[in-house]
Amino acid sequence: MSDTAASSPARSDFIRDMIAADLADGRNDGWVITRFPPEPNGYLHIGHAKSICLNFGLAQEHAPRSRCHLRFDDTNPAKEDTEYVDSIMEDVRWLGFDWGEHLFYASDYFDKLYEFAEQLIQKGLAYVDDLTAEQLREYRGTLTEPGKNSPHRDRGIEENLDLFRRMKTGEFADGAKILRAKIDMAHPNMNMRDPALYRILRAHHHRTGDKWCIYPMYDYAHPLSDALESITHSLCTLEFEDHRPLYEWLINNVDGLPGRPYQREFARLNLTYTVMSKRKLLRLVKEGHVAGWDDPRMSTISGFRRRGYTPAAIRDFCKTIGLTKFKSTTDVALLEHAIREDLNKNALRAYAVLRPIKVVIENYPEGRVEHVEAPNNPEDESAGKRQVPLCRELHIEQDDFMENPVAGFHRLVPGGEVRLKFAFCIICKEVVKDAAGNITELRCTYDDATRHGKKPEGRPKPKGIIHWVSAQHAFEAEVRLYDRLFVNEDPEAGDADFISNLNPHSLEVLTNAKLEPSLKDAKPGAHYQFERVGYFFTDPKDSQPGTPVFNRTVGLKDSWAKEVAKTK
RNA sequence: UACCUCGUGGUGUAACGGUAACACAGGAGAUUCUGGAUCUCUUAUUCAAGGUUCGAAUCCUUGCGAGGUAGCCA
Repeated sequence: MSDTAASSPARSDFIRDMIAADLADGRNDGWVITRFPPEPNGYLHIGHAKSICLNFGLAQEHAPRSRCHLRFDDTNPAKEDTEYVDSIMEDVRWLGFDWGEHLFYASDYFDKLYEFAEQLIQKGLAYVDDLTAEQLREYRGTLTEPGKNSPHRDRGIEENLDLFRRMKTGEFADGAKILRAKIDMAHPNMNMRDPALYRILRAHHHRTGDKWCIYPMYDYAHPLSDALESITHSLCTLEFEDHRPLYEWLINNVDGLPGRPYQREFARLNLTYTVMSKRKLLRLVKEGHVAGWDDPRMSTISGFRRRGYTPAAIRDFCKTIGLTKFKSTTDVALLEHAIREDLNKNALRAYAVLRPIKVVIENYPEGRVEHVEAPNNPEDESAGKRQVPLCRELHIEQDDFMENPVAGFHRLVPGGEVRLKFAFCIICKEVVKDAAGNITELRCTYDDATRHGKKPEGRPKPKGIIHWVSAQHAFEAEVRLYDRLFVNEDPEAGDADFISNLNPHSLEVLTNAKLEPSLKDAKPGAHYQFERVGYFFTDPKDSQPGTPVFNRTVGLKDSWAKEVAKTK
């Protein structure tokens, strides 16, 4: 559960191979400079973690002649907000990465970007167009037909310059004119059909305020920002593949750039039972299907954090999934495996009975209290041991008792015996029910000779070992059982709205779980394994001193549940 | 029927002209004071057809399939 990303050996992939080849060719003076360029218009999700681990990971692998910049791609003030800037920085740091001094904003370059635009105009490579958005669409042509030139395409340089300056000074209405690159309206790649470079947009920018009323487009700002920061490898997702010729065009046609970046694309992460687009995540939040961006069911980094995932597990997962150009969907089981691996080694163990049944041990003296010793983590002796109180009345899990047991059930049954973990064995003598026939209590007896794992000669060793809490000492706490947010592997498949695939049981709140007393002091943000149940995280927002709230991170692997499911 | 990209077990990846492998998931067993963990074993793979080659997942050709692209979003 280390909080920093150690530079552990990364698997080779086509990006790393390419960088190795560049280095071997003596490119960039042996430097590797990458960037993570989020737009501050939403919270980061697990797919971004893949990109973060890649870009920052590459910098770590190539130290000391390397670095990774955090650059906010804030060229569309209409959608962006400082709330998102803050959350993004928090998430990147939490994942264990550090951009050091290299925090940038595309808006830092607005002045330079503007000068470059004038330069392109001077070279006859850009022009101001008066076409409306609708006309522009008509002139662009279609995927199979070429576009046609705008009537304004051949304006003189001086006229273009004058118009562009007047766009900047606010002389024209929003949308009245745009600056376009002059490339080729018949180009088979739509991105090369005189793409827009600048639009007029009167919106308050989170950093530049009202200084500008024209804003550069992503396609224009991104390559030039990369070049201005001397980025060597600009890594993005597959949907930008078709933009690469434009990226190259700009890098090749703008003079005075300090760097020569290359763009390369990789496949974005898809996860089963998950949606990953910011737009859809925003909708889940806005429509109240979840409690917020950091709802533990969300695929956001803040959601996973609040669920109890660790940075190490997410980094590990990112390493496992690799990097290719093939569009794939990763089984969420891989992610769950990563968090179980981490938490198994590092989470403290505790006893919690989620759905209690009362057990009375008839031959245990009333009023007597003893303490049994339990290791805090059997995987890590240095975690120490604790004393767990025990008395005549206990709670055990409803699932650990069956009045009419099915074949293969190893736990408590009428007349049968189980071991109370770290204590002794009990035999169920009587099942007490209320008028409605609900079980209210189990009357049992214990055998003192079975303490400390011992079994008396000639008696079969009980196969079942169950957890328990002392009724007198336990306290009640809220426990939130989170499950997958969607019922389908691919919530976006088919014609139906993805909202219709929401899992109605993705959250179950338990209010009378009985927890062992040591949990009363659980610190917000602490990880536990509730033995035989799952991994739980003390909710950092809703826990109060003395009244912790627990979120289920992930259940334990449960081969008995699998067995039961098979027979159904 | 434009352009670009991609096709390896159920899933994610590796193999860089030389025995198709790893992890997860699935199955069987051992072990265990967590039906957890651990350990062993196991099921299952190169889109297709041609070609080059002593030898092809890899190179070539053709076909098939999947995805992306027509914002003044990123």
